[in-house]
Amino acid sequence: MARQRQTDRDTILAAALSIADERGLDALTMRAVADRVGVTPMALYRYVGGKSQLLDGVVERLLLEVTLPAGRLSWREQLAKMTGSLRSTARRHPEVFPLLMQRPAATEAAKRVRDAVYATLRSAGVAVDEVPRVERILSTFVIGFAASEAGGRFTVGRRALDGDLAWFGEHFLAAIESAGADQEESGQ
Amino acid sequence: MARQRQTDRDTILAAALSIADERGLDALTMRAVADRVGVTPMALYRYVGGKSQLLDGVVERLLLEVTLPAGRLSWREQLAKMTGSLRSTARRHPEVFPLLMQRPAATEAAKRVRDAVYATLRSAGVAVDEVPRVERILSTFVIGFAASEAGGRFTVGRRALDGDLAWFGEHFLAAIESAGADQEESGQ
DNA sequence: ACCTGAACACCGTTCAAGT
DNA sequence: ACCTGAACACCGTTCAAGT
Repeated sequence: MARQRQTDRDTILAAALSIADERGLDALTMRAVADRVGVTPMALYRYVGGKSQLLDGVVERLLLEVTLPAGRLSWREQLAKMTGSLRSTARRHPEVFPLLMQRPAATEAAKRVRDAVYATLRSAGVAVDEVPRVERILSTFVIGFAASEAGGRFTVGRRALDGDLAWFGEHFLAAIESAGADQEESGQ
Repeated sequence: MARQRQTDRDTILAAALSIADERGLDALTMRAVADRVGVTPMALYRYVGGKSQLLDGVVERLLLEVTLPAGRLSWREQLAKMTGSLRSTARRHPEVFPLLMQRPAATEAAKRVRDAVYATLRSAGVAVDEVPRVERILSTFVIGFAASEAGGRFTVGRRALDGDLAWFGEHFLAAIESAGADQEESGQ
């Protein structure tokens, strides 16, 4: 039944993710995953459709690792927590994380994170019809930043990058706030 | 002599780039490149070190396609032009462009673009020791944005994305300006 | 329903051999 | 100096066959 298959699918994706973490993205092959699960490569095709869907599933798992902050925190704290969680996910899975930037943000797990950001932006006072735009800009930067850091694109150390994030946060939050203020004015 | 080899290397990289453009990144194989150049796969190894260095070279070529704006334009126009050029490069080479985000920004061609951004930021009044930081943030966003657009990560159309860039530009330039203003104050 | 063996059409890369 | 043939150790995927 579906339950059993789902479990097997999870096992397969977990194996795939840890192979990529341990031996790199190039080592993530159908055959290696099958080996780790203790099965023939061809047996995987029933659970994941093929190599590219396997990668989709792995990315999905990555997004599920992102912790969503409690709603009672201030919106500034919420955004900071989500950024931090995404960044640490990138550090835990530097090989796979960049794939996040190359695949459509249309999956269920992507929606989960996006909706959380939407809610936070709303509570920051951003106008409803501005929310998707601000989210796209924010996620593009944060994911890009985390991927760059984890992938070694930057040539500076972690302290400098902490400062980058602080600089961005300071100015971006100001932008959000002014967008929120505009809304207050015209809204009531 | 070196001249001849350089030309051959360029021919190889050009062939590689157009294969990726036409048939996708997966179709970019040593064998396919060799075929197009009219040679055996093993002959490529003298000019490009191997597959991963071939990809490095292709990324290098990509960066050389980015047009750097004339210095007499205003810094706002310069940044807008560079962003536009990067975005159109991404559209011309959507398969290869995302690699830009995964490889170190330490090559000669990367330096060429970065130095241009440095100069523009300087002329915008950004403090010398803030320049690398602002450049990292800016390039992370712009490259990430262009890669997301070209790779189909966004689910909205081009008009909305034009608006995104305008929104980011408006607020980011304001941030740069305020950083510049801080500098003026304390500087003289 | 689930897994396998055997096979197909590919890969990147090494190395000795040719010119 | 430059290129090739042959070979090695891999890939993803299909399909008929087994249980």
